[in-house]
Amino acid sequence: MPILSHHSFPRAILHVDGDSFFASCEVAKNPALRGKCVVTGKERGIASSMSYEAKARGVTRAMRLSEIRKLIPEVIILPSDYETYSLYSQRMYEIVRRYTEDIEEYSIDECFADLTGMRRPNKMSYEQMAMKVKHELDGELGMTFSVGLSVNKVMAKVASKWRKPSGLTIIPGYNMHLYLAKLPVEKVWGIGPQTSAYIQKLLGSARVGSARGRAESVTALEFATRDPEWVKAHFSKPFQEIHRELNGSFVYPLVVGEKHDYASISKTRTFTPPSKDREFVFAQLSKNIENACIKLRRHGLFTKRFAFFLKTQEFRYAGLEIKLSQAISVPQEIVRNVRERFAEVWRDGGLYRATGIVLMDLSNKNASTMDLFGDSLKVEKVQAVLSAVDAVDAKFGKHTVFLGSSFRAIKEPAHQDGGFGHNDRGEASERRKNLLKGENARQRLGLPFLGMVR
DNA sequence: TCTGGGGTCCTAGGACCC
DNA sequence: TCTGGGGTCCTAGGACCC
Repeated sequence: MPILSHHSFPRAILHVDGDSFFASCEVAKNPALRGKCVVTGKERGIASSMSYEAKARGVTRAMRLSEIRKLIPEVIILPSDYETYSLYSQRMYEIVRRYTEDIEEYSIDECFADLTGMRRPNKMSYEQMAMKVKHELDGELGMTFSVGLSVNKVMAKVASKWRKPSGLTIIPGYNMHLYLAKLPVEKVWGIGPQTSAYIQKLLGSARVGSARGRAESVTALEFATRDPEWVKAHFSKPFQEIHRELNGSFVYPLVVGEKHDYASISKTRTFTPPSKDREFVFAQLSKNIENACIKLRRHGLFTKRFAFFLKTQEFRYAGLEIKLSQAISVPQEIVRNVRERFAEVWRDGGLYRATGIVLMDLSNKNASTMDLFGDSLKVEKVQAVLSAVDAVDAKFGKHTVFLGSSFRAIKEPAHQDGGFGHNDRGEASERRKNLLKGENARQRLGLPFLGMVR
């Protein structure tokens, strides 16, 4: 008989989570900051991430920077630097990859790894792998990580969150109940405020008047130990799946490999101060469309349906959806469509704070393949120009060349934000390196792409 | 949580068809 | 004209995540 793995880890799933990741990257980048109260999010006016020193003195996520300055006069507040965070993120993945190829790059500061079957090749136990990963991450990146090891993704998340910062928590199958018994159900990954309130109503009410009192939160174990049929009767599919993972099943596979198959791509930007100026607001939207199309092209995708919206100062949304007969990736086409329908959304006298575009029905099929009437030549020409624009932007920075319709958003930025967002971490390092000098180049030669838009 | 940006998945319900 | 049942496709909106 072959020796079966002892059933404490039918699967061995690791979750790695950077502690206060953005602030920690800033400290790693500039060691003079170590031990100080560091907060990122300057461009937003609220805290995105804060060092544990700042946390200890009462700084919380989304706290206003003005409030933080009152609390800690010597605080160091920095704008987000996603390029740097991205580089640290890549280094994090690479270290974890030393132990398995089965890595899910879940977000800029988190990843999952499936260590199942790697004890022999790595010549060590799962516990040892978890310890070594953590040791190497902490030592080589100059910041701490919280690491969890368990039997599936939901439980690995429970483990990594168990002790922070710099925790290492291992939850074998036979110990799961000990942790879940101490965990409020709303702390479980995937159970948000709505669902936890609902669970509270279903399970918490049963013991109103009990010795434990009504303020007591339902635990993850109380939810986990309910009958699957009961869960099925009360909850939708995602929660039935979570329930199974809380019982030790492996339900959620790791999503390995680079992401190219987006269901949608969106770009939205808030500008301050808010504006009543129709041209300016339209230019903001045009710029978002350009940015969305840059991403679209980078992944070789085309869109057949998109929605644009304006957000008022009262946080109300007005927008509409446009469907095309052909899939496209050219920003001018989208801008033209949006321009035609913009009046339906715009209200004179309204005060707007943001615009946004969402590209949907993405595919890698080009419109020109469908074009029977000679327009394909034009399409090809436009695409050649866009490729050249992408090349120039790669060399000198984003928006070195831009649409005339975006002019006022780019040349009179009401509010300069911190560059590209969370999800652009997959950029080639070449492009990233060029970004810094690109900022200057844009000032020097920023050319509106006037000829391209009527 | 007085509110930034980018995503995913699921469900209910309507339209339409046989 | 009314009634029955079943299927697919699409969309809006909810809920959740980092």
